[in-house]
Amino acid sequence: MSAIDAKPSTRDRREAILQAAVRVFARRGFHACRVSDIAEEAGVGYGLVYHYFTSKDEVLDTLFLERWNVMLDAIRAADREEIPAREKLAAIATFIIDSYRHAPELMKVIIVEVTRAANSFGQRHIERIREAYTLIAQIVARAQSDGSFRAEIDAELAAMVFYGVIEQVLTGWIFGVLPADEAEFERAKRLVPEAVCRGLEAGQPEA
Amino acid sequence: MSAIDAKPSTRDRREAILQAAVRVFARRGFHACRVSDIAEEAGVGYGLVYHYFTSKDEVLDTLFLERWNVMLDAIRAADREEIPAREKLAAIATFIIDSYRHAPELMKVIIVEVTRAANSFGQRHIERIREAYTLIAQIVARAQSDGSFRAEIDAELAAMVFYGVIEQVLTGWIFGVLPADEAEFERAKRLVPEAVCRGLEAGQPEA
Amino acid sequence: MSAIDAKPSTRDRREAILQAAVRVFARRGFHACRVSDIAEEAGVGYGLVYHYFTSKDEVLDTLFLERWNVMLDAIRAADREEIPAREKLAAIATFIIDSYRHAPELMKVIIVEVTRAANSFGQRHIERIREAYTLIAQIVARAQSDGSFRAEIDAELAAMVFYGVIEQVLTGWIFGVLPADEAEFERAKRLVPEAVCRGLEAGQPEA
Amino acid sequence: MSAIDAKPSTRDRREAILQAAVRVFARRGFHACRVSDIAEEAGVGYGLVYHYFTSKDEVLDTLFLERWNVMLDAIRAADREEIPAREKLAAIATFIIDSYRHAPELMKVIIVEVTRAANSFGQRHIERIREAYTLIAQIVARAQSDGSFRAEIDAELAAMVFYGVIEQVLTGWIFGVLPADEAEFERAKRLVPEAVCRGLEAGQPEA
DNA sequence: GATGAATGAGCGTTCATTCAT
DNA sequence: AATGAATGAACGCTCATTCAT
Repeated sequence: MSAIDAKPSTRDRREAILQAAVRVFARRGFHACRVSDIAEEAGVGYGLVYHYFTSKDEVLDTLFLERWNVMLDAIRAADREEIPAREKLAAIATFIIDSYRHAPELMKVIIVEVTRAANSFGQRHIERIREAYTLIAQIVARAQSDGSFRAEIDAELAAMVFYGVIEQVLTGWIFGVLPADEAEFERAKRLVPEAVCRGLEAGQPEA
Repeated sequence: MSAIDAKPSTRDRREAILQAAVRVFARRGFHACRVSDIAEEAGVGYGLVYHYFTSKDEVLDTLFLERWNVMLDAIRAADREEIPAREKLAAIATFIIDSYRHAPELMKVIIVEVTRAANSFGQRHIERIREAYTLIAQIVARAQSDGSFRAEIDAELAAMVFYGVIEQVLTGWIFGVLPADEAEFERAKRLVPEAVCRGLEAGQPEA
Repeated sequence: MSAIDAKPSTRDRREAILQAAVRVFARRGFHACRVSDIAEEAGVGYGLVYHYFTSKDEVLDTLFLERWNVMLDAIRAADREEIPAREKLAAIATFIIDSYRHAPELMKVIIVEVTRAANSFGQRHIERIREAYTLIAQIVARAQSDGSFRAEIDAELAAMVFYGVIEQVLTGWIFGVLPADEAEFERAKRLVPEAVCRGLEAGQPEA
Repeated sequence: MSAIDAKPSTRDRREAILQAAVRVFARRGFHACRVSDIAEEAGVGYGLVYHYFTSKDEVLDTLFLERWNVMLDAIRAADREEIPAREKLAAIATFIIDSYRHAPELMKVIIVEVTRAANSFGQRHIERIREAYTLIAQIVARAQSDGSFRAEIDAELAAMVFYGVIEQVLTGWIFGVLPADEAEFERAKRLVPEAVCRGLEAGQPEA
């Protein structure tokens, strides 16, 4: 049996459903699509969705958690590097922006349906989401301790500033409010952390 | 008939429904509450909601548009002042934060149910929302022209940075991720525009 | 507007749904019929069923409880009479058999879908059902105290004997196992309590 | 291969599924349990259930029919004995009560899910169930012919009386309405047929 | 024999909206 | 203006059954 006409394995089918869900959720939104839309996109009967997941909600939960955990790992990895806080934040921004470059639909779903959906899935995953804020705040706090960031802006507030900027820029790309191409992604990777860090770093006299 | 037991006027009833909607939307979210919840909160029969509004959607639309237009006016007013861009942005931040101080439930509804609900009402009001971005971008663009802001960061991107920070901080207050009290509001009014502007202004050498 | 073409009142509609439910439940069984079958039988939209009842279950609950309470009252009334236990039991048997004569479909539903449906509604209403057993047992117990019934057969067991016979006879009529006509009803009213009481009464030597 | 780790034979597997079905049907009811619950209880894959049975229904049918035929045989055997009708009925009562003593779960399933489930399996097996009534009625009819039972109570009705009492008492035990222990079982074996027969036998003057 | 992935019919329920009063 | 009875589209989910391996 060649690779071409190989029957899909169980793992494939589950994955196919997840990928189909990404496309459908991105296209029409979580609430506006039916379970059967996901199944149809995946080319399977809708009962199979319930074979692999307990509910429509769990499909989105799975999508979010898998990706979010990767991001949390990336933040932790950046923090472990022996580099200045500015570079750590730049690495995080780069990771997130690259995530969007490589999987824009998945990132759209995560941001639109979870992270910014504060009354539904955002509420459900609030702890996981806060973990990201906290990790970023820790980077800021340590930079404040060593004097590279000024202490005036609370580390938690600073984390929200940093994360808020990134998410808003991604949202801008997602909805066509900002131009989105490779050059813009590269510019943003450089300028966003740079601008935010200028606001947070010590040394410059306050206007 | 005294003012006390006066029959409510038409205007009163409509307003009562809107205010009730703010409370129930803030409490349970737009999708999770029924038209009858709004009516009950307002103390009227639910059929009356359809006397004043064509649909449940229109109630939220009304809430959003009324408030958003006030904000657009405030941004335009700030822009008309003969003050540096930094002060214009500070005035805008102050306006938005004060709006939250005075009407946290309404601001929660606008942010959570419209501005960040990119797949539903955010989509519907995208033009109106962009107007705010554009007005802010114009302030930045003019500051770039007169040399007070550096040109490297695109004005549209800068507007997203500024707005993204404000919205994220408000979201932090709304969901208890950031401490919310008068002192924090005052600190944010000062620090947020200051930090953002340091990132945008000319003069500091890049680290 | 004449009585003929009068619009049905709210009370009528609710009652119409209940009566329709009796017919549909009796004909096809509770589980085998859909809510829309009830509505169709009642000539209303199925949404209206949910206007008056919280669920399909509640429709059956209502049917059962209304009728069962009437029966409990009848048992209590019989017990209050200053008559021998045998006559009290005869009065109860008469009441139940007459209930079947006058509303066979309702009695079928109550027996088949509740009283004998021990794993579903019977379980749910077990307390109410036991109340009937207990009331009957009290009649027996008092007859045992005054010596008219022999004490050897436990009053609770005796109540089950009495009730079991009645329900089985009704079930026989319901499913055509026993011939069901006016004459049979009258015979049963006389013979069933008579036979049961002979078994319970004192005085006859044991074979 | 020792007896301990012997591969289960086909016959074993089928039997294991039947026994597992008895337990889960008794525990949760036929409708509330899934085919996979039976399989899990039996420790086999649920596909195997369909290897031995054509449907979930057939599992219950099998359970019922196997046991019911044993009971019909017992009734016929009792009838063949050269003993008075009262003793025949006592033998039948003893057989049924002993069946419950030895296999309470199976008897619960047969009574709750078939015999009393008049709208589903009871309907399907009505002929088989009637056979029991008929055999009992024949015993009564013959006793009426020889004068030991009075003719006033129709033999079919008398059969329903007898069977109804037994089933109700078993139901009482099954659902905890009546105390169930060895002593009670013995008392019931003696008292139930005795009480019923006193009601049916000739000789006593009517009160 | 044995497994469990795959299917889809079927149904209860919610709730926005209409409209007669 | 005001009410709430009435409607029905829409959808998530369960689970018996099939069948390829």
